[in-house]
Amino acid sequence: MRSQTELTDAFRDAGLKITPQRLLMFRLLEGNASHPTAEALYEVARREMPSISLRTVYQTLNDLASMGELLQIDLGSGPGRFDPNTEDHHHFICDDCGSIHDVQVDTEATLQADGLKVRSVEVVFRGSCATCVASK
Amino acid sequence: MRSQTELTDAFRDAGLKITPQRLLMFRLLEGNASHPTAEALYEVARREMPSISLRTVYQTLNDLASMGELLQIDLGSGPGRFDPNTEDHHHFICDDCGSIHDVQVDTEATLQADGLKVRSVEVVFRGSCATCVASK
DNA sequence: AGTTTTTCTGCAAAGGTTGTTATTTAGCAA
DNA sequence: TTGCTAAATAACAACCTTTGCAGAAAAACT
Ligand SMILES: [Mn+2]
Ligand SMILES: [Mn+2]
Ligand SMILES: [Zn+2]
Ligand SMILES: [Zn+2]
Repeated sequence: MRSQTELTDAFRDAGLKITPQRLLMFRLLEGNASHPTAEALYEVARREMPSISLRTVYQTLNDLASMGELLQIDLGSGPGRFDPNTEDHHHFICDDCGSIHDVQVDTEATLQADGLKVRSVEVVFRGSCATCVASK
Repeated sequence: MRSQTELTDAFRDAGLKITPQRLLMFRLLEGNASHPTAEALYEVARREMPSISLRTVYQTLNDLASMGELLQIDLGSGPGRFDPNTEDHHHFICDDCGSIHDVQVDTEATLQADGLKVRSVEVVFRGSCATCVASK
């Protein structure tokens, strides 16, 4: 995800207006490495702007995602997670605490695809994170 | 997934009864490489047993999954898919037609996990399947 | 400032799955 | 075989997450 000022320009270029709600979302997401849910962002946003609606949070997240500023991660169950880190990376999901960690994988996908045209590769590791391994 | 007779034993061992509904599910899943949804299985099942309920289909799928006889695959959106192929394999999802294909990947996951204890690796390829590439 | 256009909120509804419960059934013992 | 009992089924309600919709409100453009 780009900086607030760049996002402001990008939104205006896309014919979208800059509102306090959107600016707040930009701020909450910038550098956010927690892979939050919409609901989690909503709760934090409400502390600063009690009138904001969950609908608006989803709206802004969807706008950002469709502009390629955010990635959406779908774990098998539960709500989707949003990721402002759009660099090429993969995820490690802790089965114990649910935390999501960024991981780099040299994804040289040695797939002898029989006619399959690969457009993207997504790798999901599951297990226990360092914290949870320690507390066992 | 094991054969009907083996599943019958396994269910009985687990204190579960063998019912016509369950036998039908066993039969519909055996060797099924289409990665069907619960709903899809329900529709086929209804043709043979019109009184079967979607709830029972889900129940049996969940039972099989928790016994390790079935895998559940979650695409980003839409209903979950079930896979009686419990061998170590990964998936290729066609973005065009939604079909799911089994693929083998030498998953030597060169992850320099900082304290992360990996329990499973899931790789999802997306793109266009051979059929869809041809019809373009 | 007034007008237009977009966005916001609040709420209803959707899709997919699971919870609940009365009724039926499988498995077993008499 | 028959009856007993625990378990499974069907039907339906409720759930969770996300999206659709209808004014009310706010932003951008004269
Ligand atoms: Mn990430
Ligand atoms: Mn498969
Ligand atoms: Zn953890
Ligand atoms: Zn295809």
